[in-house]
Amino acid sequence: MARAHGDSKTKFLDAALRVIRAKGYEATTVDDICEAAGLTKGSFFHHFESKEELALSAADHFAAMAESAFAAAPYREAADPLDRVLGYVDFRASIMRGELPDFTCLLGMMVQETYETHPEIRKACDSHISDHAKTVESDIAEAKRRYAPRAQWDPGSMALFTQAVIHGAFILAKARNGPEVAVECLSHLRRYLETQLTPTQPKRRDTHV
Amino acid sequence: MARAHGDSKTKFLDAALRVIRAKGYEATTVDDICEAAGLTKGSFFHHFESKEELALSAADHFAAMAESAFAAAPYREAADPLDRVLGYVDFRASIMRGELPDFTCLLGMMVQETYETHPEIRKACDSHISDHAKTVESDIAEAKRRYAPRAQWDPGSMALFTQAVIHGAFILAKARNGPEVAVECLSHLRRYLETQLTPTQPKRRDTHV
DNA sequence: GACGCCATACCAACCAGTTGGTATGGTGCT
DNA sequence: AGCACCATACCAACTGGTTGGTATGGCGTC
Repeated sequence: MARAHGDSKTKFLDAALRVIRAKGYEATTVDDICEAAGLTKGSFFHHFESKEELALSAADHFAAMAESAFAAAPYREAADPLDRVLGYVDFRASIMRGELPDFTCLLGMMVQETYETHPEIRKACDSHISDHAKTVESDIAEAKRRYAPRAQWDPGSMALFTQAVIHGAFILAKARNGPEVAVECLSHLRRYLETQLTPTQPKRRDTHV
Repeated sequence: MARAHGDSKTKFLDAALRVIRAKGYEATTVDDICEAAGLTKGSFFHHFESKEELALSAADHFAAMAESAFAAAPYREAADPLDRVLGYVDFRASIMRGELPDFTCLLGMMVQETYETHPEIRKACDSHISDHAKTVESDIAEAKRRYAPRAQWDPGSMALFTQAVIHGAFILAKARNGPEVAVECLSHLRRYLETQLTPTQPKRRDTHV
């Protein structure tokens, strides 16, 4: 715990989040991350035994940051589970601001690049994405029980669908080089969730994003 | 036109499709592509002036292959535009078989990796994705005119949403290392399109995928 | 004075791209 | 027809710079 300056391992991890989300995993060099962290290679390989281990740690770090961000978001306090489901979508849309690397998903990005070449990274991304989907699933399941108990679809499948839309929206945003199209995609997702969770009258609540 | 053997430029492009979809753009080396094509580096740089130019040509090649595949698909012949819209989704689900690199999208993969680092590639992917969305949009617009003229959403936005779902489904499939979850996502997309394009009774046609 | 932390200097492997050359076949002239 | 000429297509070997990773040593703290 010497050298006082706030944990340099965390500096590496924060740097990794920024740089990898901008350039992708393969294109980011260890030197890039060292420079972004303001440290040197010697320090890097003191904390991580390889670039791949950094990727695994960065995935954990990203998932932990995300988890606490969602746990602290205001929509979490809604009593009605449907409000939490729609609040989640609105919240995700609301954070789509500023530069793309600041709000896109490290996990989706890395798994795309590494699913065939780095099985460990693939597994880490998979489990973090699945864990996040599970938290969405529980609200969806509760809302379904209350508002659409006879609907044909499975809450787990619906939760994964929300993640597909979000990751796909990020890809379109990157192609377009701006977040607007992603926000639009989420408004379609919101409409789908509304119609599926209020069986007969899809007018029940406000529709803005 | 010497050396008879069927166009080696095409061999390079076909090899690029396979290899890049498996390993990603940055992780694939020029040597990888040469080996997959059964040719040498000298030949490679005779046909392409750089790795980036190959990426641009590969994007064109991929888009051209896709365009002809969709143009020849049976659903294209349906008279009812809604049948063409749902047929498109079903067709996309039906080709999600075999190895992931064989049916996932080169454009979505490359744009994710290169959107910040290679603007030319980003633009190429963007325009090809947008072109494909346009073809979907025209069927959606026609179906909307016929079945849901008063719906609030815009056909262009809906078409982009279909692409977001598809690209997002590919990411989940890569994370899970299997296409099943992607097929499930498309069944949600199908349901959404059905409900949005048959305003009052969403029972009108069969729902299987 | 030992240990955690970090920097400098370094290396072998690998990468995109180059070089200098050979094989092939078409074209135009005689 | 035969031949000189030349563009296209291809190849094996090489190059200069970069990459992930290492070796070593200094500095501060207990």
